[in-house]
Amino acid sequence: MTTPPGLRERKKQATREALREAALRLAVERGPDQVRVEDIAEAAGVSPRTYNNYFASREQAIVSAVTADREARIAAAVTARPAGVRLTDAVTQAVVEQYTNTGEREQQALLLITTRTALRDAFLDTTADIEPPLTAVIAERLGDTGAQTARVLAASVAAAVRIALEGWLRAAGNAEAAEGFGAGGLVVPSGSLPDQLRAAMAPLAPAFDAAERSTQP
Amino acid sequence: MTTPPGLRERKKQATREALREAALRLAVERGPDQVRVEDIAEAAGVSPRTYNNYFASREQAIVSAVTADREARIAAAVTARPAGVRLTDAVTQAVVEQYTNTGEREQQALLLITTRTALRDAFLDTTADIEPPLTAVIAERLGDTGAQTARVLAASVAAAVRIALEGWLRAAGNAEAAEGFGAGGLVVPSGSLPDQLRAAMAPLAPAFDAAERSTQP
DNA sequence: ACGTAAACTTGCGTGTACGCATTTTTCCTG
DNA sequence: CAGGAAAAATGCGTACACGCAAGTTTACGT
Repeated sequence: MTTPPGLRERKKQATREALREAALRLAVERGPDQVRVEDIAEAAGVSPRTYNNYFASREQAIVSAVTADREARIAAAVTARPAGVRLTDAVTQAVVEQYTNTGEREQQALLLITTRTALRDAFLDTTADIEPPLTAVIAERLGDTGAQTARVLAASVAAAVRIALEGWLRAAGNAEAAEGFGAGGLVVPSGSLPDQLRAAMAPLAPAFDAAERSTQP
Repeated sequence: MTTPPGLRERKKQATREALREAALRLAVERGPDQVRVEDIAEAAGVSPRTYNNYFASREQAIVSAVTADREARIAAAVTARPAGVRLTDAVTQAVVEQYTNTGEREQQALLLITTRTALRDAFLDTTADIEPPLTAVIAERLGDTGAQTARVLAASVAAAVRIALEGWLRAAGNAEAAEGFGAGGLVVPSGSLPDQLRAAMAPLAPAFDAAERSTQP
């Protein structure tokens, strides 16, 4: 199915990885605001023009060092679940798993991201990337008649994940708001990231169940 | 509740409207690619710097001439439905209504938008704008305990609308694909805009019903 | 009515985004 | 193993995005 990637593709990925690496390292070293595209390009050994062939903005390179190939991993995690589990659970578990199994280095980068609005926005934008692969795996479970449904559900998941991350970033950003109110805690979860993700996914469960039911009566 | 808007606010809206108008007119006159921000600003009687205080990109001004205050109209249309109807139906009807009740001028602008990828993207991006007002009206119907659910549902609606518009734009863009296949029509609706919107909203109905049910047993 | 604070506009400077044309590298086929 | 096609990198030029520091207008309290 997949021919071993040629030198062309490997070099491309190497360049992308070098840009990621350079962007994150420089951002950590001197602070996110003291890094220009020109610096990143130079550190990665390419021209600034080439940088923009890989990343559309300065922030994307930094953020992509954290997100890497999260989309593919989420899709793989969904298909890895046994066929018996509810689709809703499979997707939720896969999302939680891939957003929390984070390494040392990624944790540090996340902390950096929370400090700048532009970086937070770029990070939140990456949630949209999970939509295409999710659409594919959901469509596979729903059969060909549910293609449109799969697209809508995948997009809804991406939206739910974004909302969860927003809430989590907000809580992480200003930790003083945690004690601001007294008993309003019922409204907003504001808990850990896995909790936020599960809470955001929950409202979509009935839609998943209905879609799954309509294919296997 | 609302104090009559002062001179300040009225002038602001006038400037915004002038920029919209100028952007659309110039785009129609000379073609979308032959219009620079400087031209739009000049035609509207402001500096280019001021233009960017209102619109973040060149395309936004053109697109906003079509979308205007669609977000507010959709939210109002939802609350205008009698309290008896299902929330899902209220939202769907409101969305369909506001995206199809289009005037002469807007129709022409839409045609223009379909001709350029950058404009189509900017147009699709505007679907995200309906999310905050939709969140508010849905939250009102669900009560205070469903705040998070309201956010997820509103975001899902925005995503569904975006998918519907993508499908419609694709169909409108290359009309030759309509006869490309024979009986594959079961998979992709590819019909009129109202049909696309209703089809995209349908998978979310169970989620809306469940949310509504959990508040009024 | 006046003065002050807040909001808006503007000019300027820097950094980024991207189209186009050219050069370099990789790939494939005879 | 050539040699040409395809893809990528690069240089260059232009236009856009935006922070900052004025200057200008509106709003509001005394």
